[in-house]
Amino acid sequence: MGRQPCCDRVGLKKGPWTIEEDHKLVHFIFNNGIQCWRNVPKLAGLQRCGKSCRLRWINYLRPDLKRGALSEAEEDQIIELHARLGNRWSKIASYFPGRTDNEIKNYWNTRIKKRLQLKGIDPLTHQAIDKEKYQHEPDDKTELLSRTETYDKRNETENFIENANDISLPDNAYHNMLSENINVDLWNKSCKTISTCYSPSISLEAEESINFSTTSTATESSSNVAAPAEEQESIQQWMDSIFSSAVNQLEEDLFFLRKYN
DNA sequence: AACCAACCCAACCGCAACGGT
DNA sequence: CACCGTTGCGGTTGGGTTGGT
Repeated sequence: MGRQPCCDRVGLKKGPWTIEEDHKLVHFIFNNGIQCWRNVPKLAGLQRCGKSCRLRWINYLRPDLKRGALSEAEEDQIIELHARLGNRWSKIASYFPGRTDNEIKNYWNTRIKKRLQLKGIDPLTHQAIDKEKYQHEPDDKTELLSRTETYDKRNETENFIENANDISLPDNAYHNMLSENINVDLWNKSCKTISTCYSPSISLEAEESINFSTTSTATESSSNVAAPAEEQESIQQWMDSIFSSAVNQLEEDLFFLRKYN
């Protein structure tokens, strides 16, 4: 007899998570914590398997996740760790609080690997690639680098200027902004953009819904009842941490724009 | 404007590892 | 020790986005 599937697959949803599903999962975990992933979808009212819930939480919804591009120093550290540990992504990720193994793995496969190859280094062995073989592909490699670099710059710039609305900021952010003579409107717009881009499912729209679930006027569904004070506090802390990482990201973006414009 | 190839990353899958009985 | 359920891990894929022609 073969191995049992991790869950009953009949009628289960697959593919990208919706904001509503994210809400349900987050709300459930805030209320109940994590005991058994297998039971989570049933108790949280989700048409997903436990495995999918776990992955979504770990890779995307966890409050302590860092967002945004990895720094050059982090990239160097990944290369060094990979040389020592190989493809042990979770081990490597453990050196980067707030980063997931999936994120590190994707970053390695899409960027670092190519950059190492460009430098003539085999990403598997971390040894110099056979020169004769390497010389057969310079054009392709140049093309790859240029597209990757373009993509990075484009993303960072676009995040900065698109889809923006007002958002309130901490006092010290305004102070820093004014002392550096940065346009206030642009800053406000960027904060909204970043909170959306770097945490799409926990965007302001999601925030509103979470706040909704913590107010005594919420009556639409049984899951939207008033939350206890501790939960309200933990949700607030969570939103604060998301906002704070968005502001950090904004500062990185501003640095980038000053450097290149 | 339309098409295609390249790129990125969230999500999936299968297997390994772990822990309880 | 064997078995079984659950969780963790790493490889892979699918689909959306972008750039080039």
